[in-house]
Amino acid sequence: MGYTKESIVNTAVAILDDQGLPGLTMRRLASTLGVQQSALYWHFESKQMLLAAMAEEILRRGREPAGDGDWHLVVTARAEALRNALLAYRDGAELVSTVYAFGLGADQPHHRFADLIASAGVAEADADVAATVLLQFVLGFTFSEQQHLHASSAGAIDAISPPQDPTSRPPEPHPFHAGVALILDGVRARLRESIRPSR
Amino acid sequence: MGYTKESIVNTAVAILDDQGLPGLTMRRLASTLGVQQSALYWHFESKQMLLAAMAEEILRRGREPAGDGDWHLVVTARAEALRNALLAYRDGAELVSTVYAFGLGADQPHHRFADLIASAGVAEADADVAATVLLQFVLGFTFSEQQHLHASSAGAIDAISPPQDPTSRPPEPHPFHAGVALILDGVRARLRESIRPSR
DNA sequence: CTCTAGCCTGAACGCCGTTCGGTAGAACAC
DNA sequence: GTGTTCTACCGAACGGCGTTCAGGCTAGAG
Repeated sequence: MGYTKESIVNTAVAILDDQGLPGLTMRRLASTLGVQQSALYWHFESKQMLLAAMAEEILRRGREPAGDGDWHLVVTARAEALRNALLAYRDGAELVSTVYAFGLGADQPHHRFADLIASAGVAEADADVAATVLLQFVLGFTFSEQQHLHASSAGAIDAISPPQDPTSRPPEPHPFHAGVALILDGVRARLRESIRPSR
Repeated sequence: MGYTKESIVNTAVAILDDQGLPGLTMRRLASTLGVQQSALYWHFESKQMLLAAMAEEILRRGREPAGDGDWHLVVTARAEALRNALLAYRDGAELVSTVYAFGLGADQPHHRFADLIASAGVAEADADVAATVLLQFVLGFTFSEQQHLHASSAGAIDAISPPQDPTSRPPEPHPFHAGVALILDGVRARLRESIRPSR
């Protein structure tokens, strides 16, 4: 008995985290495991499949139990949890959004969002659209964020914001929250529409 | 006098359109131009820079003059125009969204959206967030759309939808429009807030 | 004791982006 | 009209990549 799919994925995620996505090559993964490259192809059909499994694993690790409260609070918390999951590993957002965009997996977040919004009383088709909007925003925003974050080679995930000019206004919300809030305002409009079920 | 940057980009876009992004290699581009690969590096510092120029070119070709009418109609038209621009070339959405995500360019759409929304009466910071949401949706949605479109190897951009069960309801709006509409409903909420200028 | 299935080795194959010394020819200086 | 400089390219390589494939070793089943 040799390596399992899971142990390979774990090692791959570790390499991803400190070498970045371009540094994650089949050769490096194999030599880290102490194995020939060709051995990897016994466990995974291709690198793409490995990447898909990695995306799934990163999402799995970041999963949090659904909270309770008003639906928009729950959705907001879920969006934030997803963002944190993506930020937890170097190039995590790029990996997950690529896997998702190519239809290779990582679609649980979409379904979670859609179910949540639907159960708030939005028609199913609208909920699906809303979930798409929300997910694309989270993925795209976090991707860009992580890109710049690594460009400036910062270390911590949630760096303390620099000492802010204390003359001014109340704690301006993070653009991420503002984006989620804007989308949820749009969802609220759909909610009102379907209060009296027209069909 | 040999090739210009523009003529190279034009050829590259043509190759992209019928070979796809993975098929666009420096070797193929060079041999199509009847030139050694190394010659390309006199014109472009790297392939990334070439891709950035291509993204810009694709956006430029798809540009349409701003229409008039209510702001949300103008924004909707712009979003649709952007989507069409991306769909006009194979893997166009992937190319543009990648270039944009890596901060290599293709950021005019963002600024256009932001300006438009701001001039509708939304505070600048909110307009910027709304533009981000909108742009990420258009890019992500179109990327996925184009992926599946090519997976089923359809030819035409706007394929006639298959003969739809005629028993049913009014022309259900395309999910893309529904997404844009949802976002603009969110923007409308911001608009109401700033009707009485608080600062 | 043999057979088979699971897991891995070793060596290649055909690509890829990029680099670097060299060079024909036009443009320009004197 | 000779010398120099700059533009635009050639030719050949370098190191790396994902992937393939025939073969071999080991452990458990019959």
